[in-house]
Amino acid sequence: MKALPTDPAAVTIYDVAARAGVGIATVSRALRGSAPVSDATRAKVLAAVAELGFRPSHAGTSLAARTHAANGIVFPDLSGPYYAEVLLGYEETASRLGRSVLVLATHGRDDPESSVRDLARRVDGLVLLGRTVPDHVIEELTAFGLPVVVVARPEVGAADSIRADGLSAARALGEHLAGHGFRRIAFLGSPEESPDVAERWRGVREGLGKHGIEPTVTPCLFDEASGTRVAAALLAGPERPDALVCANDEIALGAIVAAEEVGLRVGVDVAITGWDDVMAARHARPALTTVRQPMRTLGALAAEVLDQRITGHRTTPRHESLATDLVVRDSCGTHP
Amino acid sequence: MKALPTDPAAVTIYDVAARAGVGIATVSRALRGSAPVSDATRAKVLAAVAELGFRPSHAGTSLAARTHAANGIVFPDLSGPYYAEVLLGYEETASRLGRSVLVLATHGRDDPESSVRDLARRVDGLVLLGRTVPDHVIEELTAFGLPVVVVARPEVGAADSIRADGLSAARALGEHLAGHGFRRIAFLGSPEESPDVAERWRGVREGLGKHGIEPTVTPCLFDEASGTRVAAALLAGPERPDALVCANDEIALGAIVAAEEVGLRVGVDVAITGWDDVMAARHARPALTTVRQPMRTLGALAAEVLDQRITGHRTTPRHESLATDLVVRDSCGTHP
DNA sequence: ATGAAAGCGCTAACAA
DNA sequence: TTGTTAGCGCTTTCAT
Repeated sequence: MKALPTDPAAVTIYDVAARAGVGIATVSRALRGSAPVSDATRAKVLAAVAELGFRPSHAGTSLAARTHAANGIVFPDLSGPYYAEVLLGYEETASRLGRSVLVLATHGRDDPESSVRDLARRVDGLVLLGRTVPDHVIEELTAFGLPVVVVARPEVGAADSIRADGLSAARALGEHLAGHGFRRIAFLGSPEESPDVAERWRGVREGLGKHGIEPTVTPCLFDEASGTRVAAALLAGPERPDALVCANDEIALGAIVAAEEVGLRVGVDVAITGWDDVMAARHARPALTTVRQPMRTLGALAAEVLDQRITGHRTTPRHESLATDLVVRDSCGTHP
Repeated sequence: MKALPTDPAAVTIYDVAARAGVGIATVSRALRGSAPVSDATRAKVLAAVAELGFRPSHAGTSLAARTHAANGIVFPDLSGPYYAEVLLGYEETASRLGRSVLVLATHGRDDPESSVRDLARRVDGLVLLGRTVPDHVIEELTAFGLPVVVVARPEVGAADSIRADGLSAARALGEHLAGHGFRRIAFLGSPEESPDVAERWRGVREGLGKHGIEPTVTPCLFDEASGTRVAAALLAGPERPDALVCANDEIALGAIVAAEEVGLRVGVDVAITGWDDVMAARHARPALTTVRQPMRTLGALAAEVLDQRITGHRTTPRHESLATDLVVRDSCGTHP
């Protein structure tokens, strides 16, 4: 069946050229502004484009111009409020810069490396969040000239990097707890599994160290159920901690549940803190003391930094660290 | 500069063919399985592919095969936990089906229609969430043969549709409140602005109607600040409502704040309910009575339904409605 | 300023 | 079973 002439997908640059009575090269020039075109000709071309409802084929453009007009972003996982905010900032800025956004979540995927490599073939640049692929893959990608920005992950190869500075907030949190008289501090999280957590753990330890306190660390996954389980074990143990410093808000919210179950008053009998300031942190009772990260800005900045590389406006690596804020609420209320 | 032979982006099907000592068509056949190839030849080709690190150019494939191997998804907005979950389910299923995912957020965009039309040129199918573009755009898109699935939006044109059935849950909610003795019910939300809200409003009214109760409705935006503001006005008014039925959880959480500010006990002096069951609903105190939607399933189903159309496995429209669950918690606790 | 024509990397007839 | 070749729709020299 022949496509209807009104089907925009069937209108090619040849149709426009014929209609305007010019060559296809002129249509291309008039549309992209890549070379001078007389005003009269341009007007004819634009008229034809409008009449025919012409929109350039993306594949054709991409093949000829060797560009994709698209950015990728790779998440370890898409659940939770954290990543949605990053994506929001990223998409907003990327599309303002004229680039489409392809998303990929590696979580639960059989072969993340291959997926990322495939994605790399259809974008002009890539943003990688956290621990999504091994370093050598990133080095490979950048070595072949693909612009890559890593977010919330240590610098690697020639890739740009953007992170939230958790160290100072973690130190402040440690000092705050020590200043309020908490002494037996337990950190819930797995520093060896994530550089982010490692940084938080280090900062908290340093902050407490100034007051001569040595916290303990207990491995914990990044979810509520794990938080409840680990906290319950800790609170039932021999040396009951008087403060639980959790690697993120989900763990902390789970810990609150555990504390309530054994009849402890959060903020009075035991302090509990989180990290991220998700919506639930504000609405929990007692409200959760936590650390706010500029997630949307993180995403937006990633899009900007990537664009500079893609357009060639910058060739030297850029490494940014954004400030975070300690948000003190009731869950770490004064010690009895 | 000549690209290094090790740069995978520079390896074409010609290089592979030369290396394997076969024609490019044979390489294509061996890789796609589109036609029989002898085992010996296939082995040679695969060896060459591995040695050269060949990966087909997406643009080339796309242009020649007239396919994109990509799906689009258009959100009104990406903030809030709701959309992240839908996207998660969508991405997971789409990529399992071998399709990349392009995201577009129309919120705060100057020209959503044009953005969606552009997106439509680089995907094989599109999922549209809620009120992102006018009906006529969808009709146009489907008329030209582009598979479209609308989610959380009334059926339109030839597009498939997927929704969560809010009506029965809303009725149940209305009956539940009436059964617990609440009489002066205020609905917070704007039915005329969203079909979803209209459905919830209708269901609540029907549920209450069975008990001879006529609720009021007050327009309200979908965010916490608006919820607080509108609820504060309502609670300070002459005929103070004894139950606030909110169009979503954000509004409800904002309303809880307003109630606390004027010294009302939520769940005792005033019932408050939400919609969506976001994480914060569970952790709020009192915990929020709300309605849970299968958001992840919504996204996954959208990907599946879309794929059926794209692959041509189905040509007749499909309209799905997923069940929702009323989740009763303490915020609507028994009336005094 | 403009047109003709040569690719971009791939798929799919068409031959052999 | 395989190779040859003609496009797919566009950008970009190269002439004019």
